[in-house]
Amino acid sequence: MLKFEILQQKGLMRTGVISTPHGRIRTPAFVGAATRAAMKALTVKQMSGLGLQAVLANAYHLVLAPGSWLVKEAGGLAKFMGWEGPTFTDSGGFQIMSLPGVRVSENGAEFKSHINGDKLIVTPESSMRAQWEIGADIHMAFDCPVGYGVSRVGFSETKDVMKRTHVWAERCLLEHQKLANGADDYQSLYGVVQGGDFADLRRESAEFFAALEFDGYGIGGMYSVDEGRKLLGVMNEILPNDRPRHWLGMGQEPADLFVGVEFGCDTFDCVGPTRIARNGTLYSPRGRMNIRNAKYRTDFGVVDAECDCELCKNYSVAYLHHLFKVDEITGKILASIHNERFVVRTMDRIREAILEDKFESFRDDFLQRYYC
RNA sequence: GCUGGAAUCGCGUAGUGGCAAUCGCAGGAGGCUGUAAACCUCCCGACUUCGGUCUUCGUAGGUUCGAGUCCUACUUCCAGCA
Repeated sequence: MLKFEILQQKGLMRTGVISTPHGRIRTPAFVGAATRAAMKALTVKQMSGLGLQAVLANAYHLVLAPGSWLVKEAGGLAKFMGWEGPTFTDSGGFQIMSLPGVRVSENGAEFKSHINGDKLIVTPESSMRAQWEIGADIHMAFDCPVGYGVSRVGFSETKDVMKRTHVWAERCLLEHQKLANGADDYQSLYGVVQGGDFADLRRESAEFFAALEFDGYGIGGMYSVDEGRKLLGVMNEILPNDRPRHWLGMGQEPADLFVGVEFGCDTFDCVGPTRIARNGTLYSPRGRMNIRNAKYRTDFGVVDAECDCELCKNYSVAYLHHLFKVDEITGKILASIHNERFVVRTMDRIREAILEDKFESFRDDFLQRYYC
């Protein structure tokens, strides 16, 4: 079971330490997205070298391959992937709900595997069992987000879906406790708050979850920093202050991190930094740069003079540009290292700023320069 | 020298009488937020008030209402024979 210690708090914003059986996470923290038990293009040594404290895998993906039973046989997620540190698993609810043709009933979700078309059914109970086999330190309840990739749905439909998430959350908690009984009780469970973009529903969902004995909370179904500004505070005012909160899937934009922290989120995960890195976009203090642009062909400076990553300490912009133009895999690796380091270092600085009570000025300086 | 064949946007190609003309590569730009993403989208002859306008398929002629496509000559290249 995890422990959460708050070192300093101002309003909703806080800095602290989550202690898990596999290690500690100084918060706020960015968690690496290792969906299939691997961060794309990065080795575990590179991941820890750039300062990542924890990783998040996805139960849906691991059930499909190699099978949660196999991860269990391998000794659990951390051992399987050689990661010495805290681990999370996402339930797969988000992925399953966004598959074409998914049928959701009271019992669970019926859908076809995106890999081989096999007909599959996932229920709250089966997701809990899979996550226990995978054996991460922190599990997510099997939830039912709405509106992924499409416009939001109306109030009543959003409310129905939220209610379903609530029913499933109670079943997840029961199953989790059943699995914990008699087992080595080191695995924690987060409930996942829903409610679309309706403040009333977000409040209702937070109140529902606040009343249940989850070890922490995931904030689900949020798709932009603007929604974060509008809704994070609504939920986090209600959720128990002494438990950690994870903003699911957000952190591609530096603004996400500042908004999330300001409104009380402790951990974040996002595929964005590595994905855009592989696709040629690099973070810099002055905003994003597309390394493939012709203007970088003869730029012998570095991507980010303030960065201490392997890319910025050893290679020029022109060299990285070249690697991308000729499609060398090394370019994607170096870009991934840099972007992850950029996000991790930004979080490090946010933590420091909170401790030194100068978050606002650091935020304003950073965002002003980044988004000029 | 002879006999065939070929010349199309940077490169490689599609097109054998009916709208500047296919596709790939190269090139230019943009996107990506709980990863079906080392992926996707757009542009890529010139000009444009974005509706169009103009000039194009080795060069020069010709046939035709109409030619990248047919005919003639020339130029260059390729293959084979001398």
